[in-house]
Amino acid sequence: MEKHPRLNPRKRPTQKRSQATVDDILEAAAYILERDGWKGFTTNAVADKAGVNISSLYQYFPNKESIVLELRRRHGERVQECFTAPKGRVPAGATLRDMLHMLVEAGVREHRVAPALHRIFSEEIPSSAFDAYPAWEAHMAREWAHRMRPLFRGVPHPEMAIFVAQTVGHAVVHEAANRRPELLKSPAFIDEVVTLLERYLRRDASGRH
Amino acid sequence: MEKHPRLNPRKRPTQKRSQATVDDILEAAAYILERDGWKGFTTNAVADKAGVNISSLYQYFPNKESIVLELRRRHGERVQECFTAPKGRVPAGATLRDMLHMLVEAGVREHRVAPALHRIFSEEIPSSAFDAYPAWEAHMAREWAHRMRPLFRGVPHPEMAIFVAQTVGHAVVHEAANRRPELLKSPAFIDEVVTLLERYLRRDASGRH
Amino acid sequence: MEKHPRLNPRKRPTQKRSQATVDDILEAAAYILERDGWKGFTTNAVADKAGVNISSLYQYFPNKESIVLELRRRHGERVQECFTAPKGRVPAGATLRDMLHMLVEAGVREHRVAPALHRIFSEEIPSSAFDAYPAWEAHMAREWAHRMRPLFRGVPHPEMAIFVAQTVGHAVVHEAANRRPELLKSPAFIDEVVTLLERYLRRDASGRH
Amino acid sequence: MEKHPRLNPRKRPTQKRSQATVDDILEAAAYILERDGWKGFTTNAVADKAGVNISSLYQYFPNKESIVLELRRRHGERVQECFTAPKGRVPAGATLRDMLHMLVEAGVREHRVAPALHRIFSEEIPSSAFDAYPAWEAHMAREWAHRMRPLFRGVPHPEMAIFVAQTVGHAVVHEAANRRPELLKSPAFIDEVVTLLERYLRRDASGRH
DNA sequence: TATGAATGAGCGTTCATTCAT
DNA sequence: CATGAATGAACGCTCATTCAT
Repeated sequence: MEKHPRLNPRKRPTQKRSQATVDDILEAAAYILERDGWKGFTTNAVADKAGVNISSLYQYFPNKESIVLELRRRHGERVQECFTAPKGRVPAGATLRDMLHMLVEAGVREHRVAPALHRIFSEEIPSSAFDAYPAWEAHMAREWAHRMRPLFRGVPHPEMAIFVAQTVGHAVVHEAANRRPELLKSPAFIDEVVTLLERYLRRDASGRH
Repeated sequence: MEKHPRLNPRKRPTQKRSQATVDDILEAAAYILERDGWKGFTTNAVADKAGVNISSLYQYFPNKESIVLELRRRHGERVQECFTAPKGRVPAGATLRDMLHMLVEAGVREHRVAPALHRIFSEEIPSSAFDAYPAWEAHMAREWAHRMRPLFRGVPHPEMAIFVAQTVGHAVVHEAANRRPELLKSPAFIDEVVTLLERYLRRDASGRH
Repeated sequence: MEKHPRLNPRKRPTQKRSQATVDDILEAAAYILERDGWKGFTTNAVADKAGVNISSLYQYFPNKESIVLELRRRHGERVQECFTAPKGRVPAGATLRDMLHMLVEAGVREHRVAPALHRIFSEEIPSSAFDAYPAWEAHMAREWAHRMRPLFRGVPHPEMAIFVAQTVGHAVVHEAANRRPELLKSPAFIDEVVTLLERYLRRDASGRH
Repeated sequence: MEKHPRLNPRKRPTQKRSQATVDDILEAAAYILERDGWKGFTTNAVADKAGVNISSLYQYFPNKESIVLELRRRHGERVQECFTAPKGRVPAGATLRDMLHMLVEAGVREHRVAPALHRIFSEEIPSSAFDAYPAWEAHMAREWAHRMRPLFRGVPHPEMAIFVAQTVGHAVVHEAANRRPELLKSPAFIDEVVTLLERYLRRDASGRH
């Protein structure tokens, strides 16, 4: 926060043309990251690919990192919709399994949005490249946890269980997306993940429900 | 094979002094990666920190990547011991829970070996920096899967379950190590993870065991 | 004349608003030069500080140098007044000392006009940035020299003496302004400088007068 | 001192070859500064002119400014000799005029050492480019002042007179060197300057001596 | 006329790697 | 063998200036 002069975009583009320029830059940035990795992600390469002058790039982004950050922010917004959309639709008498199903499906949808971007953010970019992480994920996670907790059964350490469940849910969908993309399309896979979590969070009964 | 000129150490150091030099370089490499991240990981920095001349470094490593690769290889060896050691001791009538317990504990031990290195390999180094991953993990995983599979109960898609269980087990320990290190010391945590996996892989009974 | 495309203001602003814009630009230019030095003196910074669009700046000034040149010209005008004003008032029977006094006081006043600007022009701006120096100083100097020369006594090389006296007078006031600003307020200082010059230009008598 | 990472040379060249490289760089730097001014003084231009790789330049100098600083330091050393050499030879019964003569001649010699460098340091390089000025000049000036002061006659404010005399002596030689180089060769000029100072510092007598 | 957007040329600096002693 | 010296190829970023509405 101190070392990096700025991470936010430098200039809010007001006209249509500059909006398009910024979009072009971000699109090119995603393309380059995907194709050449973090190593090939140079501002000149991005500008070239975007078809804009390098100076134009720097009129909207104060430095290299801020480009990725904006990319991540935009991606985050689209991702968030996957989770906020179904939340409103949670019916009154929803069971834990219902809610888990919703969440896992949301996670799968999330990874379908832009799988390449997802891989980039999670595996390609060294975490040290960014100090400031926005915490929108944490906020959302807390909300869901709050809703589901009363439905736990026989869980000795609910706090720990929430950490475990969240980590597990996120990781298994993420790994499937990256290593076994075909799984994401299979309803059986979603069912398996839901079962994993349900049986972990409801230890009173053995069968379903 | 074409793109990467060489990744193996250039010269197998046979003499003691050379051995020590290589060790110094690797130690320095780990230190630099930990302190300055991938971005600060320059061959000159490593050589300086190791107290060896940059040209000497290039006598033992053909390029920058090969240093990290060797670091990873050595780390892998130590990690593997965590898993191979207990395997020999699996008693004849071991239950699934016993085996899961062994594995999870091994995973925890693994992360205690060199947590900093672990974080570096999983988060700091862009995956694109290395194409060639040795498959020792996969081999070990298959072996354990083969042992535990007969003990599954009520699992409709065993192959998928193995993928899920492995992914989940690995991820939860890893995340705990990186974000909640205190959890690794708690037996309750290990128990929770074991329970998570056991209830997933044995769906006939509800309670413990 | 070939190398420097243009140095004069591009457009003589006739309307009031244009006049104000030009003034704003010059004021901002002085501010930036003072605060950030020649290195920070960029056309964009000046335009920003002046609150005018960069393109507007280029409507009134053909290039960066011309801004400084105009600043210098305006400063020169104000400075000149310090010297032209008293000239008219030189009484008929004025002694050399009287005239030297007038000049030194004028020099001191000159440095009080805008000391910051003075420092900028003499120390901050590389002399190579401007080849074309207007010669108003030389003209004025010649005039004064012509008046005082008949009052010299015992000066073997009057031409050389004029060069020495002018250089010395200018330098000592200038240095005082930049390094010992408090001196400029002291009448004793002015007296000392006058004495220095008088005793140099009138070598017949030892005491004052 | 805080803003500039370093101003001192980066690496003390130990071998002959690198010594020569450093000398080449400094020589080229002087040449470029002289020919193209501060504006044309780019590290690439210096390296090119010196016939060394730009990276070699940065192996010995941490940044652009440090090159000029080292140039100035070396120049300062040679200049200092002009003043320290005669000091030892001041005879016991030396008059003020003798000492002034020595000093002015030293100043003239100083400007003959490398007049181009002198002009560069005093006029071409913006003062803001360097924060830290070594104070060797001040030290030497104090020493001489201490020697000459007892010989003052009729000087009402000796401290002020020292400031005036030093400023004046320095400036007139400097200006002569830059604007009327032919003067430096004329013994009459030196005599004039000495007379200027002597009559200022000894106000008891009118004639010479 | 004034403004937002754009740009070419280039600058300071780094770094993986090799040469020469 | 080990070391100091050297280097080519970029890279991130800036700035004076112009274009297009």
